[in-house]
Amino acid sequence: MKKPYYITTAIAYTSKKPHIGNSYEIVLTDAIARFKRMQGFDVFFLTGTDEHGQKIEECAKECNCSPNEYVDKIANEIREICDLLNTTYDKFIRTTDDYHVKAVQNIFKRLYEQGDIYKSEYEGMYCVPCEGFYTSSQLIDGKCPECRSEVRPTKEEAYFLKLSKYQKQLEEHILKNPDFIYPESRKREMLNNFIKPGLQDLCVSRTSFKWGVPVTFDDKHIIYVWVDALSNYITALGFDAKENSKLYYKYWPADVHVIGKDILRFHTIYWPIILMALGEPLPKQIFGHPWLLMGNDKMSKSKGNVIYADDLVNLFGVDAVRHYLLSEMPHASDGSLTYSSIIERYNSELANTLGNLVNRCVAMVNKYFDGVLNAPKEPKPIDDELKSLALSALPKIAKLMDTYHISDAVDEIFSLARRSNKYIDETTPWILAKDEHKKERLNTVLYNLIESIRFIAVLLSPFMPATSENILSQIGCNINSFNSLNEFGAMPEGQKMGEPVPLFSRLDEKEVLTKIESALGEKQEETADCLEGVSMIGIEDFAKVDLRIAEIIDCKPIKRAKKLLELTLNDGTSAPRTVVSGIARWYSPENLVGRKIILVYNLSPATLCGVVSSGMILAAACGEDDVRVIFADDMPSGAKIS
RNA sequence: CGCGGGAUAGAGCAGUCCGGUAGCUCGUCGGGCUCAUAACCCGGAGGUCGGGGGUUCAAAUCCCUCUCCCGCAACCA
Repeated sequence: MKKPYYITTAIAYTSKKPHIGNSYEIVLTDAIARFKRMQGFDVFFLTGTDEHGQKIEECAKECNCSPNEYVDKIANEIREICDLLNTTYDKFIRTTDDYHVKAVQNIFKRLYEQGDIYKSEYEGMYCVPCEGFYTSSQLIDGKCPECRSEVRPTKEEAYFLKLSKYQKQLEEHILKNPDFIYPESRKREMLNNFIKPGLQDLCVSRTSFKWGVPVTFDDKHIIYVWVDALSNYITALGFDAKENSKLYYKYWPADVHVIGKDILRFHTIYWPIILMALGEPLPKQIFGHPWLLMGNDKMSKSKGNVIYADDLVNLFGVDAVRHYLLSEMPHASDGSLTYSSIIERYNSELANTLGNLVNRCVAMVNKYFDGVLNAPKEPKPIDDELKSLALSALPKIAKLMDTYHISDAVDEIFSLARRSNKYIDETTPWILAKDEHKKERLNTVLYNLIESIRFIAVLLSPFMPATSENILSQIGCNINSFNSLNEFGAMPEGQKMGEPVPLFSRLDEKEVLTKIESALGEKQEETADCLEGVSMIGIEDFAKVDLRIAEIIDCKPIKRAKKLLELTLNDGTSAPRTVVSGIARWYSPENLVGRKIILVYNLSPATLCGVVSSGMILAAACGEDDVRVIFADDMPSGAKIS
């Protein structure tokens, strides 16, 4: 019987169309899933969409549609992208699916009944500036432990998950299972930043909005999106806290959850604790993969540097995109996407190294042997290096895949292609072809090459499945299992080659870049049109803001804060006022003291890095990385702006 | 001193655990070849392995120290 292997991606949030960085995850997971299948595992590959939450409720409102309509639309887009990228998920779960909703409700109910979730109210324990809730034991002198301001009784009730109860158990599990959090550096982040300082019970219900899974026994409340979302990994298999399906017993615990490094915390703390509370086994591994950046920046709409998978596929084709994502991403640090590097990789690896290799070899077999190869009867020592490299490729790749060194794994395949190109020069088939007595040797050389190409095709199939098939059809062979790579020579004799069709035609960098730029221009026009919809306010709203001139009389950096400066202001009243401002990157204290600025006089106080800030000063964002304070040096302190 | 990662050729990276000729891909320059997609193959140039100190016969690698970058946390009022 095949060994089960359960692998998941994070489910994609349906607030907006996912960009290429988001799509990287499913391609990565798909490559691993396909690889494991070929290794003989019984793989179950899960992906899907996370469709609840306040943000989605708001997005839907903006679009003038119901949350249901909205998530249907986005979930469809996401699924289309997954399909476009040729990913082989076995199930696509949506958190709005009936069975999931029901199962989440049952999970919540069970945890409540057994006391791991409890209902609480925060009377006298809510700190407005910190927006935090505290238990009475956490208060210092009856005041907020963070900012020492008065805490206020709050009537809002909510349900809490007892994280604290499982803290020790979780810490032990992480220490005992060194592979649980991968890569290693992430483990330290989690332990040092969250677990060791102590876990506070997690609020797992909301009443402030409606778009979520209702608590069955208390319908004012909906279940916190992360409890809802994380549960997908088991509900998809048919877990429902009462009677679990066969699928669940077969595949759970998951072998690996592949997720972005940004949500590691939810997967390594909340999720294990939920499972512990349910008495279910924990996933074997959480793999926090790095991010794909646009050049050096995070992709974001506001920066206008968002790239979508479908656009790239239109430009370069599915397998080129898959290849780029899988080979360009470093193992542990963030990757950087640029059009130039895509084109460079496309030309040098796909067109030149691989495409040309297949093309020239198939062409030679057609030319010299009418497309038909016989058994290789005249081996020479010079062949050995090629053969042994081919034979060692899969074991090396398997080892690299186990630790998610995907780009190194892919590179092994291209090494074999490079070695094959070299072999052609070493054996000079075109010279052999001129001598009728060397026909047998020529046949052997070409057989070795085609066999080597078959190795390449089989090895490529988890990463570039369509290309793999294309190559196999060109060499007229359908033997494509990993087992067939145990020996060099599985390629049958006497089979006819297909037509040599270039796998990837070389791209002209300038041409492609011009094409991209013109497409980009169109897009920017579109977004410019949309910007007209900035919401307007009336004069009465503006009048609520009290702006005044104030002089900076003292200024100092705040320890443990990189971005913040603590300003002491003379606002025209006798009492000095403290304001915290995030301008440390652009201004140093000595350049600010004595200058006058515009102060938002009536902003409610907030605590930043332990300092209470009463108001804010005005500054302009002049560019990507350029913030300038608005100075008003010749105005008297206290003057009101209207 | 919050936690962690990093600095190696023009670019992107490996090597660091376990000291012993500094390696790969791309680019660049020169040569070769003609089966092939201006491709392929070979060779050259290009490195004070971030700075300083130490241990050692020997340091990219071990120890100390400084500088700079990047994550996470905190946080941009």
